[in-house]
Amino acid sequence: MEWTEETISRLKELWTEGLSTAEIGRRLSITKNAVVGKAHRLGLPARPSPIRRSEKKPVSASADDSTADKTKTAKAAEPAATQPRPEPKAAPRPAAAEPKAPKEIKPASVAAPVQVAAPKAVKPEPVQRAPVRPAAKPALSRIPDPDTKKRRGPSCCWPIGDPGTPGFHFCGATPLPGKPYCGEHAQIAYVKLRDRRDSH
DNA sequence: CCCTGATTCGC
DNA sequence: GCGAATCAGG
Repeated sequence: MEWTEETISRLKELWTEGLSTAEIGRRLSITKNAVVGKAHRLGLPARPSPIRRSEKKPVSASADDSTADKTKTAKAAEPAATQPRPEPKAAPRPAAAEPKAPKEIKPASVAAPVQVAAPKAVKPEPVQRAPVRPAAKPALSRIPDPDTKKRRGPSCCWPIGDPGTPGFHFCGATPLPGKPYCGEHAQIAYVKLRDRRDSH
């Protein structure tokens, strides 16, 4: 399989649309293994996986060395923090052809909904994050930095425009470390649960 | 069994 | 880097 810029681009699109790996594979005429393998290598955001493969491996028989004392060195590094798992509830079905367009959301840049209310933090909730489906609409109101096109390497996967339409593309800005989105779009993508209570 | 995605490892 | 084989959960 020759991964050209174009095929990679298509993979990204389909991936961010929330299609299953198998479905993406069908569309690109490759196997799901190829899809997930490439996606992994590209550093695309992981999908909600049904499994959590045991991080333990068949321990090497040579159990010795002086590694017997280390009791969890750096742990709690991640304060139960962010789990940017968008919920592609829409159309993970193999048979489903086109996934539904994500619900329109208000970008923080225009609505500023991300405001912690009163400091009545009787129970300081963990940094729970509620992933929000990247919506195409809000992105339309933003113009990506012109100079982002020159950069190489990791790029913000935030979809600009409606997937499948001619003008569709990705933000392309430099993402935050370990995040699929750039700073601006990460703000939109990751909304605190507290601040979503207006939606019910 | 079907599906899913993740990781491993020979190439 | 690639992806089939394999793993693992639903």
